[in-house]
Amino acid sequence: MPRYNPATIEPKWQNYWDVNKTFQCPEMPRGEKVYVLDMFPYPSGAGLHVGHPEGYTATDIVARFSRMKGKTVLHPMGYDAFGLPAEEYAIRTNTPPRVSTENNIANFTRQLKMLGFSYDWDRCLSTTDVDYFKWTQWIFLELYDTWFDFEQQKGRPIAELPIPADVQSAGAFAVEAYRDRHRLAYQDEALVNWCPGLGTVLANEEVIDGKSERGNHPVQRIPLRQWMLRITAYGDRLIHDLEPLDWSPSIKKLQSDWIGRSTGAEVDFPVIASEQFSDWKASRAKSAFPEQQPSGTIRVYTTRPDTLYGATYMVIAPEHPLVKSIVTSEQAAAVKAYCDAAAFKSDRDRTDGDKKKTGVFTGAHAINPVTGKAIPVWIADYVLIGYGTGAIMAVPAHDDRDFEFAQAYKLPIVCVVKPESNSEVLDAILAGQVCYTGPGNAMNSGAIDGLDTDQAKSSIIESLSQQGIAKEAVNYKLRDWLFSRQRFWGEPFPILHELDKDGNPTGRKRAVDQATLPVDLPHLEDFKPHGRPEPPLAKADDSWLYVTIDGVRYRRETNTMPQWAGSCWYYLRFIDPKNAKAIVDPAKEKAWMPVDLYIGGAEHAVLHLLYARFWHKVLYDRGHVSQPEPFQKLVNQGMILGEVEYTGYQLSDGSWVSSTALEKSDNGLIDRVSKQLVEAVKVEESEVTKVGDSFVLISNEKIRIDSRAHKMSKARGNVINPDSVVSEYGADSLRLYEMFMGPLEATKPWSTKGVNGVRNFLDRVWRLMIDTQGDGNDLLDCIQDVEPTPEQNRVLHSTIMHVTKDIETLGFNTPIARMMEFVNFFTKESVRPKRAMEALVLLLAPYAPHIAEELWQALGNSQSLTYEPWPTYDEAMTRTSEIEIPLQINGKVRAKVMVPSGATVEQMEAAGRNHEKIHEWLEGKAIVKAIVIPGRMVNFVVK
RNA sequence: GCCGCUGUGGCGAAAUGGCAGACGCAGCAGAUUUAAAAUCUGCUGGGGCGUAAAGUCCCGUGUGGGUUCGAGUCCCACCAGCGGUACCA
Repeated sequence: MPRYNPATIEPKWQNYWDVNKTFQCPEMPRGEKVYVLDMFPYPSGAGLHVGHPEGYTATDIVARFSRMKGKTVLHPMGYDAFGLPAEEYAIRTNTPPRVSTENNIANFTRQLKMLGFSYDWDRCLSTTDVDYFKWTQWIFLELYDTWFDFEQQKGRPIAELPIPADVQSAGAFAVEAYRDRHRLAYQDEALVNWCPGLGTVLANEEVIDGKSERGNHPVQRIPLRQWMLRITAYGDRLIHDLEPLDWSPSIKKLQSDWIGRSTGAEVDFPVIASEQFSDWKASRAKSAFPEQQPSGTIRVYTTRPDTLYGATYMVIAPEHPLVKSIVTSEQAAAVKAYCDAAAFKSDRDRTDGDKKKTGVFTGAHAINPVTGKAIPVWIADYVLIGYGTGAIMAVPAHDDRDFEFAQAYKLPIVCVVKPESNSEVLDAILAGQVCYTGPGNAMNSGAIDGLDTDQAKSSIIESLSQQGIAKEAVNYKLRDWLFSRQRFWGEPFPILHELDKDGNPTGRKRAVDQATLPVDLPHLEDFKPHGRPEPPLAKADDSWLYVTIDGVRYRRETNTMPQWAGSCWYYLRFIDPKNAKAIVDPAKEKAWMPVDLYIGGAEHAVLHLLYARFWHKVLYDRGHVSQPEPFQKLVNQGMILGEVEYTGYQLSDGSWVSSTALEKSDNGLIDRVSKQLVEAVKVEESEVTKVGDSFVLISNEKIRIDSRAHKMSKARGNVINPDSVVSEYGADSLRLYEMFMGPLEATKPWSTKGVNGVRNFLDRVWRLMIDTQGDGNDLLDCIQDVEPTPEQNRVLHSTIMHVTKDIETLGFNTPIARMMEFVNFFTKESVRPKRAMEALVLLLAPYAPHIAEELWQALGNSQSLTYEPWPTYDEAMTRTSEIEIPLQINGKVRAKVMVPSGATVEQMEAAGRNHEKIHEWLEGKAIVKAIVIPGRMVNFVVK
């Protein structure tokens, strides 16, 4: 009677685990610890996606496996619940964000529990918990209280910041301002990505192609006073400390490229008349290179100081502060028109279209400090205000962009680097007709002529540094992190702005006393953005907004933190989630950190991981954590695509067009020949066949059909809902299938038939042991308490061996195949030793815990198998007494022969030479050499 | 353009430089059944020779080269698909 029925088994065991707190993790590890972490989800209204359980199952397998290996396992789960979508949803449905967020969290929790993950739910947290964001605010105050000492390469308390004498003598206000300029959390007037559609500013990372990542709204650049975090100060360490981490090289490279460290020089070009140049040079020679760019000079950043002699013009960004002061009256109108147009363009518009470079002449000239020649200063939007100094020396002969611009505006091109090799276009390069960006030897370059590129760089930096004209410099593509948002649903900043008697800000700030944290969100009737860059918290009651301390009145900071804030440190809080005195108890932190395995989607490869590493380093510098890096091993799971779809293309009259005969047009795909629009039509698998490398219609093999799995999306209608998979096949089948699909890191298409296949396997496991004719979970009579036969032992031990080794290397798909082989084998055995059955159940438990617990119970055990020792194997048992080895001639298999498994090289070679078929093949030939790989094969090299 | 990843049967895939295609899906055949479902058993890369079976040979891991006794695996060049990125001086 009882067939395998996950619908009853699964809730039963989930309840058992809950009631018995089976997965409760002790405060401190006992023996070896393992911290296995998932990237916690954003609890959207749509619920869990099938992509989520992929990583979660992988970590769950590791967690369960580790428990059975006797390790203490920390395996927590929580929610990254602040952020835009919750707020958008709240506005749309007119529910307070906290209410909708809590509903979503409840639904996510239900779904996660339904999948049987072995989380310690007592440690569950949400970034929106007041008790949690209290500590997020606390960490912000640490950032606010820290400056970066570049000499020591370390964040230090602001109180230790040396104050220069001139600042000191300017008074307390100046000292305060000086400190504010050096804090890791500082306010700055910055050009920000203002998104009117969302009513907030966004970080550079949240803007994709000039549109907001969330919602795809257009983004403009406007100047606004904002909170920034000085992540660039940690740029070198963020690159350097990547090296020892157990992350994939590609993720490391991605992070390193994102930080984008480059070295070169800053060089000053004076904007003066040629006659004044020698005076300028003389005055510079007396003093060092000025810290701040002096007025009347354009400071550029270049990675190729060796090409300085080839700088034939300059370009400054349209937003550059010098634009106003250097432009000549004749050019004023043209410059204004150009800059205005650039300001209103989003980045998207600037780079869109034909990408032709545009610019305008300022009328001004600067002096090339090495040639003494006057060169024109242009304005062009291909120079970005946010990188380097916002100004460049243009070396058209050796930079593609400058070359293109110089050609467009007929500016001079002078070759100053001779390529190392004699290429065909050498003459054209020397003549300035072709751009060459590679290394070579300096030419037309005065004192550095003949030096190779590296020597030329250091030589010119050295000489110009002595003359006070240049200095070595480092730059990062990474910008400081824009940290404030004009939205309601985020952590409030624990900062107060001092007001004078008239209620106007004095410019002084005060950190909220740590003892009075958290600063909770005020209740707002209306939390909608209003299309102006003013935060909704400004609409809070005065009782929230204004604070008086020691007789001084303050107004609260009304910006909120971005969604990333909460996810920057949650892995620390899981270690000690209820601690009321500190973010985490230092002894526990030391015992549990670092995270031993961190699994999540590759979309967080740069942002989340970079931000979290940055915060962690600040906490490390300030003595709150014991190690500089939080995530020892990182694995990115691949994307799960929808089911494979076949798509054909039809003209309006219904006739088919081959998918190879199409081209793109503005209105969509068209037939290349007739130029008519085609319509994409879904074709059933049964109507398609494969010919050669491509799929075609069965009815007309000339018509090629596209075969492709697409990203799951509501619009395409190919989203798989975990709830329905669980109700149809069970959670164990879903878990098993997600692992069986292929390697964790690969992108792979969903297949409902595949789910059915693993469900079939679980049915077979069930029938291997359970009498489905009986009333209860009775074992079959063939399950007997007997010693396995040698052959059974071989299967048993080799299954244990392979499953164990593969899980240890995070190969989750192949152990399933091994267990299938085990089941296929024992299904044919008329006597099935109980010991072997028990071992299988334990091996299966990390993958399919519910059925495993049920079978474990049926095998006569009363306790959960969670802490049962992992089965062990004896490698000697996995071997047969005789093995079949291939006999090759010149690398081709010509025969096979049985040899004893321990056969020596000599025995194997003899077995090969004596083989009848080998004799036939050797007729008339001589063996030059015999290659024997013990236990593997024999190869004869013959002539 | 640049960077990264991936190319193996009808499909998902497996393979410390050593018998390519384990395992699963789909398909085919058989057993069971009044019948079907379910289940169990077997076959299943392509092509020759062979009536067939047994057997046997050739080809085959995107393409072209290379290293090696031996290459899906290592090296070079290229092609295709997917993902990321976009004037970072």
